[in-house]
Amino acid sequence: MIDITLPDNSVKQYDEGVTALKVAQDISEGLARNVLAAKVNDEVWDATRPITENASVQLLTWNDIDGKAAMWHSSAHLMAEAIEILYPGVKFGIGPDIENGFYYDIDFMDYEISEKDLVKIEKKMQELARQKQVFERLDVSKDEALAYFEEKGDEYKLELINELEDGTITYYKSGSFTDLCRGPHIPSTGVIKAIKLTKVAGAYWRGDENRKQLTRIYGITFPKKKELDEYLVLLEEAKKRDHRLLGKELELFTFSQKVGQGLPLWLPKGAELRERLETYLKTVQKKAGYAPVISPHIGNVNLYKTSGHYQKYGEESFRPITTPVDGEEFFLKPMNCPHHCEIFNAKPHSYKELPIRYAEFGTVYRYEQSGELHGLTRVRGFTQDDAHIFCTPDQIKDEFNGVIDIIQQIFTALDFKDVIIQISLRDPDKKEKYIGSEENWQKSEQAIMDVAADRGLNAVVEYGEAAFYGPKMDFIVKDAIGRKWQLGTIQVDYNLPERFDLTYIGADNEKHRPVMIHRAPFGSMERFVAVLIEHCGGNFPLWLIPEQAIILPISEKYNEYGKKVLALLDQMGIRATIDNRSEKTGRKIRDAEMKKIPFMFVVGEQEEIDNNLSVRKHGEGDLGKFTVEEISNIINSEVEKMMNLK
RNA sequence: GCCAGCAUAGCUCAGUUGGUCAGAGCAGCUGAUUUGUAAUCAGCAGGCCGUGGGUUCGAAUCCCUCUGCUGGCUCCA
Repeated sequence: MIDITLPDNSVKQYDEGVTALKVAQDISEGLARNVLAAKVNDEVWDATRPITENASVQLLTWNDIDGKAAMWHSSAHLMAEAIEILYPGVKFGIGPDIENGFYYDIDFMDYEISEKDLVKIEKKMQELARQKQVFERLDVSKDEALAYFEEKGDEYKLELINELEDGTITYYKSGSFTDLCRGPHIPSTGVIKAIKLTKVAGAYWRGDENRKQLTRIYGITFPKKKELDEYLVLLEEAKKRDHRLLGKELELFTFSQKVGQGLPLWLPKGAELRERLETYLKTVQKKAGYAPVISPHIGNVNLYKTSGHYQKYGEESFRPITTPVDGEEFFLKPMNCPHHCEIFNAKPHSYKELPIRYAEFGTVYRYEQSGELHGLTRVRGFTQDDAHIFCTPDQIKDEFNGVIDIIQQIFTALDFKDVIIQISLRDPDKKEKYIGSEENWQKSEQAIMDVAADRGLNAVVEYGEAAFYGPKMDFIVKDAIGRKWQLGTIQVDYNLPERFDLTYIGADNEKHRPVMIHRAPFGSMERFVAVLIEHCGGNFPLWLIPEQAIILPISEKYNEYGKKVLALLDQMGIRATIDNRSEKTGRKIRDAEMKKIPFMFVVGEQEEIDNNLSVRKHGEGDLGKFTVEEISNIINSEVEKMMNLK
């Protein structure tokens, strides 16, 4: 007999070889039906794997991440089985579960696969799932495994097996499909009720560009049809918020084949919105002691040789710009830091001046592979809300605090409530990889950790993720529908001060090396605006939105009064337009609602006589009558409150 | 860059096996209407069917090139 301890600390006695599934059955049949896997002594196991010693057992269902993982991994096997039946002779790479579903990389040999084939595969999967195939776990020796896949002619599996140690190799068998797999799996395919194969894509074998490209099929499965439907609704919602669609609809930005891919063109409304963001940040930064600087869009090749970027990026960047004079070579600037270093070098500095903070909305150009480009989130020309802080090692902590103040203020003003922070430090085992002195690294890493602790930040520490030149802190926001986006960043740099020989004179009258901090609260204006659009679904905060209000005259008779109101609103600093088309009020309201304009001012005979407006709020409806001054003050105070500038 | 797919009017899309197939809705323009909280009516105008080439008596439709767009290419049996 062995003891099985359940999460509530109750202990039950069973014969040796009992399975988690049996334990579940003893609790209730309903639970047993829903068990996908089990955590046995903190290791995820098949619910059907015999337990041979005293153990703690936690039953995993669809509500557990590990339960979902087992389900999706099993779904990958199910898909492979279906594909092997439909396309005999194909070879399999790997088929793991992922954050949202699963995929399998497959070498389809001579078969041509496109999305049209997915339906066929889905049907076959459904058919196999209904057979309630049981997943069987088998221990095999390395030789056996090699022989099996040798015969099958699957060189991908052979490669994987060769990297494994004998004695640790297991097969999983379900229906006609046997796969090299460490598991765990669900008890049977019967729990897979809803299947959706989502896309076909190419993926290099083991992510290596130099190796063969396999066909990757993505899919997701659910234990209930209803859950699949909900998932599809969420995808639809994400589609509606796509910044590329909304950017077009709201006339914010566009792209042109003639101008070139990855080079966004900002339309008037988008440019105004962006300008408002920039002005806001400039105001905040000015208060925080930043000095504006401006640098050109190109730099001599020697600048980048000094900075080290030439050696690193020279080959995979835009080609150099040459001049009529021999030997002159320029590069489009891929970052602003080298320019800012030279600004620092323009004159000697005393320790009394530090920290020095140079800020610039600097437009940079980077050659991204064409397939990497995506709307405004991945472009070839973009503007960073960049700044570089030059300070002493002892000032790092204060400077981090100052930057975090700015970032939090911005996120609040833009209604990003859910922020995760990632702190990237050195890999403690490979300290030789990093440039800069041990003392300085310790100081900066400690400073960052202290800041996070002092402020009670929701931070995750990643060792080994630091850049070779310094540790960093990244800000990741969750948007309105739960997607994560990396935005702002703060990075310590021990490299460029060295390369540019940056110095300041200390109290001891000796030269010292300053520390450089790169920081960008938005990241880039392009990416930030994209994330903002998707976050608010185009319903921008009142202080940012291009059109705050629209005047809707009941008929052409009241256009004159409307224009008068427009002039008054303008004086009050409200961004408004007028819809003086010969349309019915219902039509004008509908159009304004669709354009997501926050305030609609209906004016007709009554309003003209009383010298006021009927106010309608977007998504809410009629608010009643207000004078121009009253409503302007309401809007302006709302704006002021949101911007939180003191 | 690579794999898969896509490219028809400003936008969203129809166009069956190559032969009155160049269309619709919205937007735009003109006119009528003078409108009270989510679509008034009528008319007009809009496109070398992404580019270049090929097959054919004949190509938006079939083949190739290029350009651009979409999804994917770090989730490790």
